[in-house]
Amino acid sequence: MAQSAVKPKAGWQPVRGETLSRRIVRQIRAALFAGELTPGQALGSELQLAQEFGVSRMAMRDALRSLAAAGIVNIRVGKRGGVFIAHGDPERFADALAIQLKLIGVSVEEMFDAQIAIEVTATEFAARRLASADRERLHALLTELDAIAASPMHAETPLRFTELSMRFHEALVEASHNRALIAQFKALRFVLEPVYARRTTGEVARRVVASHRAVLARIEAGDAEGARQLMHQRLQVVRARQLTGAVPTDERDMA
Amino acid sequence: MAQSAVKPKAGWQPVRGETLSRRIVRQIRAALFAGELTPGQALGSELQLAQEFGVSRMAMRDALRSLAAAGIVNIRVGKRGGVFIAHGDPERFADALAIQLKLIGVSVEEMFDAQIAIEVTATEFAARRLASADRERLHALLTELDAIAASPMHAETPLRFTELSMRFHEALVEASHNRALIAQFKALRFVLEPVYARRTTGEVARRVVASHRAVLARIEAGDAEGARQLMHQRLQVVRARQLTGAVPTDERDMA
DNA sequence: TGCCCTTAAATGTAATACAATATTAGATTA
DNA sequence: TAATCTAATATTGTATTACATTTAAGGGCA
Repeated sequence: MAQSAVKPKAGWQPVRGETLSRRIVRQIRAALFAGELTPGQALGSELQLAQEFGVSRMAMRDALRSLAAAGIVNIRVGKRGGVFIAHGDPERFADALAIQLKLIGVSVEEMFDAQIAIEVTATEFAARRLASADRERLHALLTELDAIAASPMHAETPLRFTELSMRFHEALVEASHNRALIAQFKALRFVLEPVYARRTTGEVARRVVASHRAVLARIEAGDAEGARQLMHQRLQVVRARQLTGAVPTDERDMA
Repeated sequence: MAQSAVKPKAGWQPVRGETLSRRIVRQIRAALFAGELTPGQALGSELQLAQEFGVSRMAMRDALRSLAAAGIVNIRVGKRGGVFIAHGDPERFADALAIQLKLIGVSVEEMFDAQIAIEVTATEFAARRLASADRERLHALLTELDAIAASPMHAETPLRFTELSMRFHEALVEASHNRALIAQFKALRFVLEPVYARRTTGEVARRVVASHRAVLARIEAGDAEGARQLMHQRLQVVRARQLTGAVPTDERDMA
């Protein structure tokens, strides 16, 4: 056997039992969580790694496919190619959530409530930590939204408006400067946007813009608690409207 | 070539260009999101699928490794083995988040704030939807925690207490009956538990138990807003103590 | 200097063979 | 008859070899 002639170069343990690829995956995962691997770091080529682990190129490939799918490594082809520890990518995580939500069969209602959890807290943090770049970005999006809401509706207007509105929400969450919240919101957005895209009429659009503006005003005023409560109210109204088509009378037109 | 002699059985498209495995992955992902695949469904064996897609067993394996790592399929060995659409699994998703948080390098402070977002909202929902099974489970955990807090400290007591306390938090989130929140909390717990395990002394333990009891009392009373606010306060105190070792004087001993 | 061509290093794909594993069904035994 | 061992079989796991494809680096030439 070719690989038995080669001594392990790095500190990897030769594997046996279970399946080889799973053991390799576990070792590399463990090394990641132990802080022994940093994003961008090169691990070598398939063949090198296979020799270091003492397995065939096949088994190593299996392991690398799993690690790549989990977003732990990138694999590059060609000269200077090989295996590299990946950089973080919220999109990939959003993907994982979308898959699980689909397989578990989570309801739209549950998604809305999760959105409320993330976004209400993010709003509170945004009010405390708003940077000037955030403020500019949010105002720019608001201006764009205003223009769409004021102009006559075309066929593709609802889609465009929803997409822009979700970007406003996302910008707001980004203004919280909390990457854990940002990652989780991106995951939710991936699943929520198609739902929101349905019910956007001209009147709804104008109401949404007014709502966004009111929330932003309180954030800029540094009124964390007020911004939080307002966002909470607004999202519950939206949730109710999306789920039942109706709006609780005591919460109507709060913003 | 062996595979060109076989006609595609299902509606899969023969692949070409990009990489074969990636195209296969995309087709199966798309089929999942289009609702054409249901959990538990059998897709056939590696060889069958390879023939249906018109590729070698290798390429099919690459694709299946990726799909398995993404949690979309399970692969079983032996007679009656093969490829099956997986059932949802929050743990797998928690894993994905943990990996991304590690790669992105999210700070402990960000993690705490994300925990606050999820758990505060979950507490509110729990107060509205508490089932008797939830109540019993929470009380059982509380009793166990009480016993540990009252007894003298051993070397392994802090670990045990932290683990149990996190299970209380998790049970509380589960009482919200929102699977999106549950999945996200499990992801956070995976990363947070090691952090909490450090600073647990006897005095802290007794304070934590009292805090848990107070929150649970308001949940059982159906006081959603009160429970939410109390949980918010408590978590901010915990956050401050974990991050700085100190506690803001105006929030000390609130519960 | 700037472009193109060659070369080399790496993954992607294929085909084959055998090992390990798990299920099924049949034979054997109490 | 019922339980248990055993052999056959189907499927993934692993290994090996070979070639195709992709990508970057370097050298030659205008």
